[in-house]
Amino acid sequence: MLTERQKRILWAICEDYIESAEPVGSRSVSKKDDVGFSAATIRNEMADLEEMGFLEQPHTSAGRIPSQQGYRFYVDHLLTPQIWGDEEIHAIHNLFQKDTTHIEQAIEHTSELLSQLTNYTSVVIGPKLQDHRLRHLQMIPLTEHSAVFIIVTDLGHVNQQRVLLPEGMSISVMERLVNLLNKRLQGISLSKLRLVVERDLTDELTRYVAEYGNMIFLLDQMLAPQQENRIYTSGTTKMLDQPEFRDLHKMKSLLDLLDGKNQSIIQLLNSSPSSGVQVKIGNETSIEGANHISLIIASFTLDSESIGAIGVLGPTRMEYAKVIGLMDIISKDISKRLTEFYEK
Amino acid sequence: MLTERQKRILWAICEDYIESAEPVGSRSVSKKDDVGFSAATIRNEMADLEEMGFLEQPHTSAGRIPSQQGYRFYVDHLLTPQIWGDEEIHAIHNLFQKDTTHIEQAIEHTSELLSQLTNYTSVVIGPKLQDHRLRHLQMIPLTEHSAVFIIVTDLGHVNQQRVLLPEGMSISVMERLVNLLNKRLQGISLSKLRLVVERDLTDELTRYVAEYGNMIFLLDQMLAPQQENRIYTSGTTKMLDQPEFRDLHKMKSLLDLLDGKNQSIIQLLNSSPSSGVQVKIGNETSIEGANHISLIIASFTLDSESIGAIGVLGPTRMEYAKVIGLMDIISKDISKRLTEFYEK
DNA sequence: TTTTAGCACTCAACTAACTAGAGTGCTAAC
DNA sequence: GTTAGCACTCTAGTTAGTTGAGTGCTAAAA
Repeated sequence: MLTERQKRILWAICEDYIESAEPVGSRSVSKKDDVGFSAATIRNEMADLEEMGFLEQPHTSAGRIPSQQGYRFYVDHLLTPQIWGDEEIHAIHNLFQKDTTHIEQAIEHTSELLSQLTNYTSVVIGPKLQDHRLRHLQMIPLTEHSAVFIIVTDLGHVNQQRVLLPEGMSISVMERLVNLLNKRLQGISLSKLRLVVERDLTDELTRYVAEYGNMIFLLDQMLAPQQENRIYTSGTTKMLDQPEFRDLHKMKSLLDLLDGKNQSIIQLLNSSPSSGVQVKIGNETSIEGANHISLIIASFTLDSESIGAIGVLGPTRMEYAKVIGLMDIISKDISKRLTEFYEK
Repeated sequence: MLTERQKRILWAICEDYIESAEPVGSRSVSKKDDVGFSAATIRNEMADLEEMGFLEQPHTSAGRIPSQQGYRFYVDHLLTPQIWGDEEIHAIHNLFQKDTTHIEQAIEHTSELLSQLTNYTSVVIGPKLQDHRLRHLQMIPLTEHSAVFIIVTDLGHVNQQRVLLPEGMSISVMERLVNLLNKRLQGISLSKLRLVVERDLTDELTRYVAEYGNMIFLLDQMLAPQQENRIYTSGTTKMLDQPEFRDLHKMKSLLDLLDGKNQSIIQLLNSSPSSGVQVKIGNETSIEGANHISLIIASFTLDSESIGAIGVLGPTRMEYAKVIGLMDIISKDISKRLTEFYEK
């Protein structure tokens, strides 16, 4: 266990390094108001802290920087989340404006605001379509051979699907099919639609529609796996301002990470606990080669069920106190607004 | 006008520089098979070409590199577009697979393929929703106070709009309203919907709906300006491989350009002529600070009307011959497939 | 026993001087 | 008109030297 003095020193080093990005020497620690000891004393303590794994030395004659373990301790026990002012809270309240008609829009704004206020890269993942429940099905013929098939969910999301019509199936038969599905599939989550049809409705359907093959052909198209939930990124270039990403190679792997194809960030966001702010430091993110990256995540909820997450990506040397404070406010506020939005 | 020999020299310098990214000296030009003159002769010609503005010298004792004007001449008169092999053409044909249900999907794949085959960053802009024509309107109540309003267009695109229902307006009235709009607005382009309602339907509508204020409130929400057409970017990180973007500052402004908020690329894509491949070099892009960037664009069409564009972004020193050849094939192929797709 | 002052030592980062080499422009010969 | 030869220019890379921030250790002070 660390002594009070060691904690204070570790805290001072973290704060200093986070601000300056330069290894912190014993002298500058001892000059801090809160730490009333000489540089020599600090040096001894620093040597101990290094031995315990909380600090690192880039090279012999440099100052110390916090190790991953050091940041962990700082985040868990030493920092006090920043309290944000009225102005920022006001901006957050405005995310859901009166005329917000798509949640996607609000989510995108959230991402932008998050990046703007923190000066880091933000990542936001929206409600998972698969978990929505079916509200309404509709088929709208387009040409002789194609139609648009629309799925409206309980949360007001609309999913479109273009389908090819099987040869020789009359419009009226298809309409009957859709009507039946509409009656029987109400309230089923989208991910289970296909399953329920297969399990419970096959008999009934074959009674309506003679050509079984054609019907399956149509159903498969209509209820095809919906697109994955989109990820919103903002402020990608902010990373370039961080001295640790001056290196082109690191920069490139970071950009690749954000390029969308990579699923690891999405997985991390999806795995965030439904309440509170979670901090993943360095390889805790379990992203390969992400030793210099930290990710701070928080969920937002609807009826206390987690339906999405916001995240801020920065160097391990990021301003945890500031970001954690902000994420706490934002995630709670979004949850509140979402509930209002859907209750209206 | 340039002599044949000068053209051959300019050509050689362009090809060499595009491949090596190093200023080209007189010796390496004279060693090329096609150019049978000594280094000294080449030097004289190079001095002339520089005076005419086709070449530049980074510093006194370096070789020459093509100027913007030089590239322009190279693109317009010297290069021969690369003929692509069966393998690539096959990949292009596969962009529209049998199970393609969203055009967006095909567009995204196009963008990815373009970037993969060229090793540059690709930008693709899809059909402008505003130009689609109305096919079908539908209103689906969600809660007591809100509904989802769906617009289906002639190209099978579905647009959703969440609307707040005005207090005290009965569902049946609203249904009548929607029915009327459905009859009267068929075939009108989305951008003109609101206008047409105001101009031609106000009288008729007031006869149906007593509360004029509430109706306007509803209409404004339903026919609100649709979202801008999305831009698809692929291979952003490919730019990092180009030596001219080693510089962090240039890199940052480039990434900001691609970040989506910036409209200049969209404008350029929208302004591309409906047939043929167009090359914008350096400040011809009229993007501020884009002296080292070139953009190659081509439209794709539906019924010989331009409905979108593909673009490849690279350094001015990009492989024009390769990219131009590819874009020509792809844009034509997409147009063909799109027509097939919508005729089905 | 704990803390501090002093001092020798280390090492990255910067600077200046030097070198190598690629390429030029000019001149004179072919 | 073309080419060989040569002096000149300028960048990039290397080496050696200097500076300064910071450390670890020791011995004295509290």
